[in-house]
Amino acid sequence: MPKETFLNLSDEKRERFIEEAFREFAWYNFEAASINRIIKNLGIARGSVYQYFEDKLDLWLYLKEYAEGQKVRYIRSVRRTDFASFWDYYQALYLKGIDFDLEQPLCSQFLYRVGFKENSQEVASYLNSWKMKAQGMFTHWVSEEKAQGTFDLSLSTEIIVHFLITMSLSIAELLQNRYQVNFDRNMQQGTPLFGQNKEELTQAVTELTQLLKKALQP
Amino acid sequence: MPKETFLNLSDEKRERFIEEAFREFAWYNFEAASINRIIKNLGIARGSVYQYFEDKLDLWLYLKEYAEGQKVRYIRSVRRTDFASFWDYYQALYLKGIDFDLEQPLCSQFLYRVGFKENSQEVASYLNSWKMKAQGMFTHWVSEEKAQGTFDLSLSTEIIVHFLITMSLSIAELLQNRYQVNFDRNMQQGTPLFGQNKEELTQAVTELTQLLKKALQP
DNA sequence: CTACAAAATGACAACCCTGTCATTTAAAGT
DNA sequence: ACTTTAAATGACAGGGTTGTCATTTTGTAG
Repeated sequence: MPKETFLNLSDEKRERFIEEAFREFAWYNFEAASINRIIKNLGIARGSVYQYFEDKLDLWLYLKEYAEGQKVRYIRSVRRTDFASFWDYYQALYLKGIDFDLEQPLCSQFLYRVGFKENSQEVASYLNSWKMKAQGMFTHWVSEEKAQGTFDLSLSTEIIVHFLITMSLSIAELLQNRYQVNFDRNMQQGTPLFGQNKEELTQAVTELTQLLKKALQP
Repeated sequence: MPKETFLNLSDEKRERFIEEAFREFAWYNFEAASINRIIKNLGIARGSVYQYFEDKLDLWLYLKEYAEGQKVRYIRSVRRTDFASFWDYYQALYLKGIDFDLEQPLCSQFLYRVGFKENSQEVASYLNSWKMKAQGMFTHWVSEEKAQGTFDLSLSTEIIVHFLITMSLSIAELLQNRYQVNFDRNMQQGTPLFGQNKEELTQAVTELTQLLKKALQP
């Protein structure tokens, strides 16, 4: 939790701080991320950071919660009841994810790192419970859809969940390989992680959804 | 490339060094891995390492090539011509991968990290060309199999390749989540990454192969 | 037993990092 | 204008890292 000092900051200062912190923690994992680089980019003193947050972990946890909140806002706006089939819904969720990346690239980049690349000892326990939670949500979701006849009942819920999660995460890799999206460049420049060619992205998402459908439906 | 001094070492010494280096680089990514820890575990002097290798990167590259060579030896022993269908072949490849992990856990763990979690700037270029090479091999492979009628021709080669690679890599995650395989514990203890319950692993591989087949075949 | 070559050593420089804290500066309330 | 509270500062301690190199130890060959 941030200290009061941080919350008392002017919006401008606070947002600038968050942005620069995201830039650092999106580009380096927890261990490698450097408070020194953040303060150099911000042009503030080292001590300030420790007047805002307890320590590096406290800052990271704040950023994680902040980013999660932002993402949830996007995802929440897609409602299952608005779609006739699960697959349409799933596709819409994906596309919202791309919107999120376009509009909040640094947040998106940070979450990508946390979900994919992070493996520092110091944050391992938080990461683990995060993943467990996601797993639980997916499991609940799949169970409900199974009752609706969305999935082949001969497939175990576990493997469907694994499949869905894996594929969700892998879209990033697909875009890198197929459309030569340069994540690293986009990250350094702070441009959207997935680049700007939304039509192509939509096409990729459609193709992937079709594949999932073919694999998982009865 | 290791220096002559390293190659002149007695087999026993050299192998002990490799083992301890694998343990370190399997547990930490390039940046976080510490030469200090390696020498402490080996009980040798810091200077020795630099009489064996140019620097940390040189050591990492050696380990990577060594590990790759070991894995290739396993994979090579599975021959396409020995299987009637691609899917049987693919499954056999998977199972060989599990053997590799059982028999050479540290190697396997190191490769898992390199393929999955590594993202240090210093090794980025090597990682990239590694992935490009793998991509190329898979593409060639899929093209040939397409001619044999293995895959649904309406699916692009790129997406099939993406699918196969992603699923290959994801088996590790599946085992962690489904069978409570504790990679971290196995890594620390140097026991096989996937644990010892081969029957269950075989079952998981079968399930996954079936799913791939359903998704990709005509 | 000696002489030479190869290998091992560990103190060291140079550079990172994080978190602390007494002090200074700025802001706000009276 | 004066006092009190809040925020910013940067030198510092204590720890980590890599790579160097002159020196010592070990091994080998004559």
